[in-house]
Amino acid sequence: MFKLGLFSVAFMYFCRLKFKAMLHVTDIRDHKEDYINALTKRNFDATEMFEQVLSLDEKRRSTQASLDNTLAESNKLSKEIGMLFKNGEAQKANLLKERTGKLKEDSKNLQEVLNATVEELDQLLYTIPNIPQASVPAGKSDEDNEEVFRKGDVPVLAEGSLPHWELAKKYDIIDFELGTKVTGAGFPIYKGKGARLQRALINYFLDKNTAAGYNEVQVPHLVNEASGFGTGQLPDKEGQMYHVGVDDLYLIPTAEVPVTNMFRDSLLEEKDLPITCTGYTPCFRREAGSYGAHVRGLNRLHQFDKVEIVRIEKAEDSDAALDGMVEHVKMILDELKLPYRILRLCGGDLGFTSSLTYDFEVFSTAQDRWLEISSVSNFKTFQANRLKLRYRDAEGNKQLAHTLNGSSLALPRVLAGILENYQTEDGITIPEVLVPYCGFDKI
RNA sequence: GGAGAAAUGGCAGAGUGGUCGAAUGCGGCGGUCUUGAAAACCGUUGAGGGUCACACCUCCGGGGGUUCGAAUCCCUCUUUCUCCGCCA
Repeated sequence: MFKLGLFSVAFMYFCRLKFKAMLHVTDIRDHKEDYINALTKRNFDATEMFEQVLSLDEKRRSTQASLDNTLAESNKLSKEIGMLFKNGEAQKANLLKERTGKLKEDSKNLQEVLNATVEELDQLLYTIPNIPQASVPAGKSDEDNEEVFRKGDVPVLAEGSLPHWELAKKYDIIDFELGTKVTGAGFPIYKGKGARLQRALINYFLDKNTAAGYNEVQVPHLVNEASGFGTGQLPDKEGQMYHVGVDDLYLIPTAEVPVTNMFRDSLLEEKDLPITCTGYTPCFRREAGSYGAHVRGLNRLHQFDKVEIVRIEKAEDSDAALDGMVEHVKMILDELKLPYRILRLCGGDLGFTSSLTYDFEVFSTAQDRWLEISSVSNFKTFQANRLKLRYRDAEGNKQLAHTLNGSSLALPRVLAGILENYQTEDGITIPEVLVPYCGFDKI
């Protein structure tokens, strides 16, 4: 009951803001067959939905036309009435007034039909995910992701090597129990050199990003409802975000939300593009329903730190921009000398709003598994459409910008990777590039 | 938290019931003049929907109401500013 109410309130808000749903109707009309084919890679059959979208759009346009005509007539009459009163012909004017009554009723009815149609159309569009790009492999789950790059061999650690949560305890650098006492599970407390290493990583990442031309920003850690909708966290993933009820604000699950929403509802000039930002924020995720060994230690937390990169690009530049972001993250991981691989996500594993995503995974030697540390995506116009983020191109035409983002990087698993892969019998070695940031070279 | 004022086009700023999508200035764009530039002068310049293109419709912070007709009147919400209080 409560949940339903919240959802519908949220949905109404969504409609009121006139955010257009994600895919563009004209694009669906123009590329119907291609889109249907591409979506099969997600195991998503859009055939019927598209038919419905197009017929609803048809209905929307014809209703709008009737409404416009009714309003036009009513506007005309009002002007005539105005003139008549001015000329002192009150009687004639009153005669005309009678005719406006019916028009008023008509337009009210048409407006209702129109609203209902638009709402239905938006709601439908909202359930259709982004179109995967040509290079996205078909597939059902993460097992079908395509490994496109691997750095180095998977290291073999010496006998008696420990997983990071035991190292954390041994050297007293992360206290999970204490965090549980203060807040709850999934809110670790970093101590001493652990805290210092964490801060070093943040600074190191930000420095790398700004050196690559990204503009550093510090953004709010709470956002309003409109922002949640803008980047697509609301309403469907509402359960993933912490909600501060009294003030109706949400704790951000990623810096992407505040950073991208800075550009909501804006019309940029072509010369302003690309816009590139980087920002450090803590991230808050409820992640209900997780359990078992996979959530041990730093593997999955309710609060973690992340440095994000965001780009807003011209349509024709976004593919190259995504490649550039991948190269950038690679460079950082190379410097950290961590074993990692890059996956091109298959249709089944691709996020709802993404058209192409590369995941970076670092190898957790002690756990003998790969941990996701970065996800770099091109959303094409999918987010921009609902953000109303456009730019004026060289010909003066307004078009939707392309948005991209990626982590560079997510802290906890990088930290886990460092602890596990850099452990030695007499302590944990600090990666060389981090030593100046830490002020020590061993834990 | 208390009291007051305000919200109009990229910006500044008029407009208090009827050809107002909105004067004027600045800025932007195009042109004349100039070797070039500046100045001056002329023209042009909001967004969304709709159309082959027009027509036409919508938008003056958001929502609702009064009226034949609302930027203009009423209700409500939000935001900003000023003063007071509190505060890292």
